[in-house]
Amino acid sequence: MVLARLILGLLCLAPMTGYELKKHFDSSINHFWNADKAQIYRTLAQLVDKGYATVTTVAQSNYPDRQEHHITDAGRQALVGWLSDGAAQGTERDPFMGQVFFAAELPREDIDQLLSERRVKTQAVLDDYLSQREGIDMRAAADRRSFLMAATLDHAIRQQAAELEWLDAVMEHLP
Amino acid sequence: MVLARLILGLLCLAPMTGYELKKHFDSSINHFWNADKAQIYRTLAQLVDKGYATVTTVAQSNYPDRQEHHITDAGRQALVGWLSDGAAQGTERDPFMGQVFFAAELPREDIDQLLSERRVKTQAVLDDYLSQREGIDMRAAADRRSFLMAATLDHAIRQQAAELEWLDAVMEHLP
DNA sequence: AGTAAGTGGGTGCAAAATCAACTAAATATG
DNA sequence: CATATTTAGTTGATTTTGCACCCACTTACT
Repeated sequence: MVLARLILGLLCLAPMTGYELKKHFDSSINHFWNADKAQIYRTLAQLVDKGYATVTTVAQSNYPDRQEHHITDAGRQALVGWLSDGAAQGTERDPFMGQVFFAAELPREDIDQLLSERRVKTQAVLDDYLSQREGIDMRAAADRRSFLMAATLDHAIRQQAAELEWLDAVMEHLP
Repeated sequence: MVLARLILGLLCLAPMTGYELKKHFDSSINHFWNADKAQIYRTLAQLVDKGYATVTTVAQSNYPDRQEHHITDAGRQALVGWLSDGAAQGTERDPFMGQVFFAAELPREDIDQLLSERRVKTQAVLDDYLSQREGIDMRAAADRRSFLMAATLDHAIRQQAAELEWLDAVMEHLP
């Protein structure tokens, strides 16, 4: 149900097609959520028949018709309701930590490899986030909306950086 | 399918019942994964009919019979296979970041409340992790297995600590 | 001219995860 | 004495997610 709220949030910024929503998920939302195309279209349909959004078909000259989804007042209310609702702090799930937890079953060199591979990937993710942040840095402090959006990216950056430090510590002290 | 591997990992440490597995998930695994009771029992059944585990019914005097699950060689192989497999770095999902991302829809005081409530919860989670770590600290450096298990807890601690810092920064600079 | 990539929208299916209840006996707590 | 909690496991229904396809048309690349 988080996905439904996130979509409402995006529709709150501007009316959009499922296709555009997917692009937003892949570009600006990817540091804290990801969503499958099919899931997006299905959730959109649900939002419409719950009355949280409406659809308008907009014809285009060259490209396919846009099924433009607009948030309704009920949708806006649902969004605000979710936003102020203390969200149960669901346990973060990290498959990689599962691997580390049981990695003692592996020979030493495989453990080292597991960790250093992860380090490379984490660094790559961090670099990606850092380059994303470059495009917004200046104007971020300006209005509250941009500030908060940028803040979530900063969070992701801090998390990745903390993981790098942790990886280095583990690799150094592993008996 | 991460759950299946995690269960295999635990069965690799000792034969166990579904009930005991659930307790392990709630106590020592909770900082990076959580699992529903029903899901554990169903996954156990799958493991058995894939040949990754076997069941032995052990009668007890006062309590219900134990369905003790033992890992097989095939199971151990499957576990090791997963452990050394570079696991696709699935995007971490964090509903709270979704709330922050769209929090500008809320009045200022509600945003402050959202953040400070989160701060309290994060601090509580951190304290829980810190107290968990106290029980293992000394012997952790000893063998590799304990070290790695403790390391995942350290990771969670670092993540929570980083989040606290981030929350403070956001609360301080929010326009 | 042919092939890829982009725009836009879907369907079908299976696995994974969640919620809620239900059984049943023992032991601990008030 | 009554009520919770612990031990142990199970069932059903529903949701969420992921993967793999499919359509049709347009623009860009080579």
